[in-house]
Amino acid sequence: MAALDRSLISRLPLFQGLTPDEQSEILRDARSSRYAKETAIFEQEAEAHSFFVLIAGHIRVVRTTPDGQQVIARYISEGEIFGVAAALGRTTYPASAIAAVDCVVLAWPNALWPDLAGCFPVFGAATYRTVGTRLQETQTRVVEMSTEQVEQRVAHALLRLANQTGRKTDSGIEIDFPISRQDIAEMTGTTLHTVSRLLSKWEDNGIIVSGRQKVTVKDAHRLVVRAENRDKR
Amino acid sequence: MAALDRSLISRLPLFQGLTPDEQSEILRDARSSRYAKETAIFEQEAEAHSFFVLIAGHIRVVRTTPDGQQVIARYISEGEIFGVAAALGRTTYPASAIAAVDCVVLAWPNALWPDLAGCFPVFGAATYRTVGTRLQETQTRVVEMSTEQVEQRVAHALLRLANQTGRKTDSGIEIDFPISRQDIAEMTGTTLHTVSRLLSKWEDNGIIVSGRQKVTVKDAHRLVVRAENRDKR
DNA sequence: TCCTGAGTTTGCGCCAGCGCAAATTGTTCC
DNA sequence: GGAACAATTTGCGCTGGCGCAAACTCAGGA
Repeated sequence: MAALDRSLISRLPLFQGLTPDEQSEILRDARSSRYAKETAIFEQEAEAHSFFVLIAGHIRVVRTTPDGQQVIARYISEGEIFGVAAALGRTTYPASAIAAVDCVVLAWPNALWPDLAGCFPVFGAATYRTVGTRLQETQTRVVEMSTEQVEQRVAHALLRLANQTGRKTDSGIEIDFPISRQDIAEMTGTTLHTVSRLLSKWEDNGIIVSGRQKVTVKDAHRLVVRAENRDKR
Repeated sequence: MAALDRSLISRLPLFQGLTPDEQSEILRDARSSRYAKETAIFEQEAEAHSFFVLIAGHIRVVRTTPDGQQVIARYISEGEIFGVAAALGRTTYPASAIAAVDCVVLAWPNALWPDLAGCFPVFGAATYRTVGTRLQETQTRVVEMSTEQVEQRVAHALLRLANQTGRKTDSGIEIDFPISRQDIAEMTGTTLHTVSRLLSKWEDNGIIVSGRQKVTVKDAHRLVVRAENRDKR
């Protein structure tokens, strides 16, 4: 197996604060893999063996209920760490990770976590900062689900996607991976029918353009109005 | 200021795995405070200066939306660590912590976190395990809010409270701090009216007994049936 | 090119649960 | 003991959004 190149990670925020040598040392223990679109990097409830960093692509983190309903916990973008069960003392993954498009992923065996976090405290701290952010985001989502109407929640979800993974095009900000009405419904606790109706309405109003597994936000400003349920003249 | 006695923490899971000497050493940096019922230990958005362990009482962690609506993120029970913004690299508290009854709390300045976690890895690991559990619980709540009806969510919330903070009495499991219909509504994303109706119905069915700021679960088994929305003969 | 299947749109009817309002009950503090 | 307040209960009407069903549209493969 050829050694992995440091350039893979040197630009990622997670590894900032490490010297080039340290970056190379961390990489020595990593294994690189490709995952085809719609395949699983790991499955909910499975024994956690590794933690991961996404090098290229987009990943959907999904929780499935006992009766088979799915809820999308979050999307992972390039450069993010995920599957960090080890760092939090869990032995199984609480959700599944599915490649939303073809992906390249680095993996480290969980057994190395104590060493890595011990030898490179900056790396450990960055990871825990990420965990903190996610906890807070998840709580924000609970608050939204508790206090907002469906239209507001869907608007918020689109704005978040546009900010985190949006790609600027001449006609607006396009979400740069395939996302269906069903996916958006599973992010916001509603049905694909309701999402479809909302998107149709917004398209009529010129706020978005959308197609099959594709959404482009044309007027983020007016989408914010929907998200905050303000006066919609 | 008198030194704090090691017996305060020696029985807590969080400090298991530390020698008596280490426990005393950690305690040397702690400050003990009392908080009267309904007073704040810290406020949402405030600069995070300390992290805490609850020695006695019950604490409500609350998030308030810009327009003043409140959502209860969780309850903290005796022995739990909370306000761990420092460990997650945040500089402000993402929610307020309110004493649900008179409380005794230990506080450590945030500045000590790196030292403590470094010198006592067992303690750091236990904390991150707690964070992991909370992240998972919060995600479970998102799933519940997305997929369950109000009756199921309220039943789940009561069962969780009964398990975590229930006190066995001759008539059932009593939640051992004052909790209003409004509180339960803020935990489950509904209104106090709906909660009141549900509790009335369950009381008619002999599943619970409830009074002003008080709920006693008499038949947890039948409450599980409500939580899972199974056949309610 | 046509076929097939997945993704999407839209109409229609219904109902869980909210909002409002008023009555009632229990607690606390003079 | 009683006044004042906080918490709870309950009735009533309405509606946001779901469930079902059917039609439609697009992309990719044979």
